[in-house]
Amino acid sequence: MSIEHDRTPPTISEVAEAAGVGRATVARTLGGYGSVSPRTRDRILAVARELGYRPNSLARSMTTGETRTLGVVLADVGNPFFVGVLRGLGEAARSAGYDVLVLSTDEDRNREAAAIDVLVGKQVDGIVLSPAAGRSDVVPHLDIVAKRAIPLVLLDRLVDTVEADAVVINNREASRQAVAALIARGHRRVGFVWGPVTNEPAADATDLRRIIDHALWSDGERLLGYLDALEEAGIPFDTSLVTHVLKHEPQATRAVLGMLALSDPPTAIFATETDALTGTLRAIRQRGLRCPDDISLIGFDDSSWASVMEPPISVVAQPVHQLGTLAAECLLARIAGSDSPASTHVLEANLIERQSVAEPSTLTR
Amino acid sequence: MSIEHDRTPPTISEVAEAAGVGRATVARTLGGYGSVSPRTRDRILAVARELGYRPNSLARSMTTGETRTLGVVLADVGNPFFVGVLRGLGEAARSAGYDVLVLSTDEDRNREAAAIDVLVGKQVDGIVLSPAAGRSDVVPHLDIVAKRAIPLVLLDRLVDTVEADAVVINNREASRQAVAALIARGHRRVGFVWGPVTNEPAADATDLRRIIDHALWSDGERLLGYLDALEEAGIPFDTSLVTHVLKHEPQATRAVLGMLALSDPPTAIFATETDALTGTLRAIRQRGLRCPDDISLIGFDDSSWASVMEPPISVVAQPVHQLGTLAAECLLARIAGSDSPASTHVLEANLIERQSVAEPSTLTR
DNA sequence: GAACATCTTGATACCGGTATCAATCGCGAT
DNA sequence: ATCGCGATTGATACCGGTATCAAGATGTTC
Repeated sequence: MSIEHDRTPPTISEVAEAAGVGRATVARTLGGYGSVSPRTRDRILAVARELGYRPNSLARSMTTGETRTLGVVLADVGNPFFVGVLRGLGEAARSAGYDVLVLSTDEDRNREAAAIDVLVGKQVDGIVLSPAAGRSDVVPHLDIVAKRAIPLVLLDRLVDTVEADAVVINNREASRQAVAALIARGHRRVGFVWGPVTNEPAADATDLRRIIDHALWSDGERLLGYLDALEEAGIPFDTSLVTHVLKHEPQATRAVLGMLALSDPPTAIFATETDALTGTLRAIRQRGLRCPDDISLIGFDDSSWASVMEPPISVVAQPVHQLGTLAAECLLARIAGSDSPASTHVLEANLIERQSVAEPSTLTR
Repeated sequence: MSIEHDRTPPTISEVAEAAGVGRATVARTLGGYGSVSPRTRDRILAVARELGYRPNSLARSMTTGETRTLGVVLADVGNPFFVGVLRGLGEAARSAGYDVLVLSTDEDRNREAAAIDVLVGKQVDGIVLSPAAGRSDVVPHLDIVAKRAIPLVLLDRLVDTVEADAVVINNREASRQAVAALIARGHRRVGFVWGPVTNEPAADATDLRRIIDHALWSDGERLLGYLDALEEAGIPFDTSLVTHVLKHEPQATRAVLGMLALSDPPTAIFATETDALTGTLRAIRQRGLRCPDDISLIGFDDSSWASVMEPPISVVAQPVHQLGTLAAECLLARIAGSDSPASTHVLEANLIERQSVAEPSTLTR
């Protein structure tokens, strides 16, 4: 007996006919609503199984108006941070009976707009978005989301012009703590890898404000936290210790190499992202420096490899899983009809101190 | 003017009415098919824009029967390998005008079955699957896919009982090469971290066959490659040098710790997955061993951090991106109607030699 | 000016479900 | 036997698009 290739899958009507009952009865049985006598129910079930009936969720969504699907637009699926968030989000969604439709923008606005378009077209019940937009940017492609009152949760990044629930990390405080930890060990020249991206670095501290306004919220906050720590310690801000280039690993290496070539180089570096950390490590290695003897280091986002490095690297660990579940719960609550005013949930990150931080060596000063 | 919350989005009918034309004319204009006079076309476009019309892809798919969506079922979204594949796959799909719907099973058969169910229900045009099944297992939840003749491409893992296109790595050869490289340096005791998972390790080499049959194809192949290399060199197989436990990092550490405690411990280790590598590194570190002086190491899957480790770690690099694009192309060809017999595409992996391999130290022998 | 080809248009069936509602059935009470 | 009531059932409209096809408008040719 060869496999039966049946290009036209059985529908409710066919099941109904085969079972000798009306369509509505089959729908009630298979859909599990209304009431059906046990006898016919069993017969229908048997016929349905035999025919290999599967519900067509498109058709169902068509009439019910709900797809039981959450749209998730991530800035970068390649980033372990977002992958971690996605896991948490997926778990929470699944246990609530929702599917998740994930799209990645790679930080590209056009792709973000396209992604929103797809999700709206597919009639998702709600959207989680980590926007590729500066904190004070306007995001026109979200107008349609607002207009249709599609529940929306901002993830990891705030945008002033968008009124929606949000789930973020207290980046400023996390950053401040990390830098303060470095300063507490005696460092006064702390490099900061990944400031807000810009073509022309800030001339001075006040000029930073302008840059921060147009940068990703998270980047801006981390830089502000850095400034907070400097200010607390009375250390003047030095533009040349902050990178403002494109965020790819090689650029981090280049930037750190530049810092290390300064006449008054940093004795410690705070790398605020995974790529920044590996890029920084590469630069340190290229210069033949030893961590933490020659230079101290703190990274962002914990990972298995960071803890098995030699030395194990101190990092700011974000509660990625919780961020994801919280975003899902938040969105599901909206979908369920909650109409409380938009609120922002702030989670705290956690500095994990390992062995990549030491006192600055007197030699390199 | 406050934002208009319009819970009932404009439909083609509404646009038609507002523009004073028939529905079909609007459909033709917006759908970009058939012919419409320029004048009415412009009017309709203007009205549609003003009303904020967006096509409902569900409704469209309903009649056309195609969703322009590819379903992807991954064994583990947390694994960088699959993330890399996904990127390639997504790019290829997008450039062909397809969306991608990703689900992760975390190697759980039930979740895999559920995932397939979701994709079939959502009427995806084709499915890419990295099955959580042993090479000789039967996978009943794929019956429906076969029956409906939904194009299917197996990713990274073959299953004997499933007749479908497949895109995989030549794991056996990649593994053989890596182990041979170790042997060429003089190692005769090579630890293998992540053999096929089983409760009771193989008693002898022939018993392995049974285990391999029920394990993931890729795991089995890698083990076979290991055996190939041993045989080439005339080195007898030693069960105690192969781990067969659950694949979580802590288990790798435990297993390697066990190997190192052997009276005749390995002088080199081949870690066939990212988690296996970090777990192994942790064990090495715990024992206070130095790599490559005390023990040599080769990992699987390249990553930025592996190359900035001290020492930089040699790895077998898989062409992840290409694997993804190839899977997509393969699937899209089927969707386009290709009816050539199912074929398996085999890609070669590439051993990247860095500095984690050296001659075995005479001390540890 | 008539005949004919072509372009444009709208009415309508359909996709596969769900929801509503009225009709029918079964059964106990009067 | 009649009635009432809840349980069961089926007919049908509907969701928002697409596809088909016939009708009407326009234009071309002789």
